[in-house]
Amino acid sequence: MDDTVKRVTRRRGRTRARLLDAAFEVFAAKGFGRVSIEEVCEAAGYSRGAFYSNFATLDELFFALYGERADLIAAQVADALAHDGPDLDVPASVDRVTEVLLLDVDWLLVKTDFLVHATRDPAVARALLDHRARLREAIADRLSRARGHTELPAVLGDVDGAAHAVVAAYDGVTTQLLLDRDVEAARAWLKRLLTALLTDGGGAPRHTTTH
Amino acid sequence: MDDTVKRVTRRRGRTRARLLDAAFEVFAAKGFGRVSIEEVCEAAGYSRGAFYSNFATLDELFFALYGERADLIAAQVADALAHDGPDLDVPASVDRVTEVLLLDVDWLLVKTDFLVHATRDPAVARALLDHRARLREAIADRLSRARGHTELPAVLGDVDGAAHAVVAAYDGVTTQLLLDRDVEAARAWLKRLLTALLTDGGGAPRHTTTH
DNA sequence: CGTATCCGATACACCCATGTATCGAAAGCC
DNA sequence: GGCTTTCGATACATGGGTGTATCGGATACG
Repeated sequence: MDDTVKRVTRRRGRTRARLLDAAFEVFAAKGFGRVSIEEVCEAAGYSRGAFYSNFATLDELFFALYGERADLIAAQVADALAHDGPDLDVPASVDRVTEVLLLDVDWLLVKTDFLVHATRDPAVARALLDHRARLREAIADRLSRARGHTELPAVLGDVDGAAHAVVAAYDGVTTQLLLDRDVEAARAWLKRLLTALLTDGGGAPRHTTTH
Repeated sequence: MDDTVKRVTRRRGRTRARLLDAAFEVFAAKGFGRVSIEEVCEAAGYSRGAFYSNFATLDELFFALYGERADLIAAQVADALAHDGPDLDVPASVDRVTEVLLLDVDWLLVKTDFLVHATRDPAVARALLDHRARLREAIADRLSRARGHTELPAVLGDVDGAAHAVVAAYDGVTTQLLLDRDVEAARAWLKRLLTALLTDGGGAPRHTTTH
């Protein structure tokens, strides 16, 4: 049917990938709002002709870039949650998901730029919401396997609500991380928040005043 | 001593304020990264001469704008937390602070732009961290008055840790709010998260599996 | 009310990014 | 290996934002 398929695709694919990689670095370093098409091309070692042959606008490139990396992250998270036993061990799962979610600060920088971008473009917002929905799904899936083993605080509602809370904690910790750039502290905080939210007391004795 | 004080300051103050107000609107609508000096001036009803007479760069205006509004918000929060009785009623405080924190979506938009801006400029980051510290302080102050009345989950550590968690929940809910623009849903979620974090069970019966 | 100072508007020159059109070269297909 | 198609580099035209210098009118002060 479609005889108009492109003949040359190998070189094109390489340059496209290189442009995306270069864009990621430049976006992380300077921020999407302060990056020009030329800068991306220069970082990738190409001329603007290559860019316009692959993308119509910087926004389009950013969109593609985010989609690619977001898929990767989603897969990593799902993988991290799938690779433990059939029964849920909350602290272990929390540890594992924390490692994956707070792995690369550059990604968080780019992701936040994308969030800002999404607040002004409904189509972009939908893509971001989709990504978040996939994340929540993976988490909810994992949590649902815990029913019968662990209790969830009632305020959060059902399993889906708990997944929502997990993502919110992730977002909250990310904000602070972007400002102080302390990945380890962020991981520790995320663990604390998640155990506080999911285990309804953290399994530790309550903190009471001493006077 | 300082005889070089300006003689004319009334008109200047007005135009400066108008420029800041106009910038707030334009930033909220289009995003800091996509706004030019000319646009701000046009929105304010001034020419570029007025701008360069008051600010050296758009960054400088943004910095001043944020500082002004952040002070306002901090005062509102402190006020909201101070105006109830000497004893802490957690749900009531949560309600009140939720109202104040999620009042104006435009402010959240601008604040997020400022966050992105801060991730690339250490001086800006310091200003934002300062604002956050003030917020946490007000919250910790309020929480410390609750000691002896309410217990806090141990995972969060001391009162300061709890304040940290409150801010994280706020940030997390904000992210979702920016995407779906549903203020009421965001308020509900923030309340749920805060009660889950602060009251260690939410005062409601636990959610247990039914099979 | 006169005057000195300040403020903001206008005009100018400059730079930089964008987008397009063209062309040589690389890559795939036979 | 020759031929066709595609890809990306170069050159050009354009627009738009920036920053500065200058000038007229507004404002405060005596």
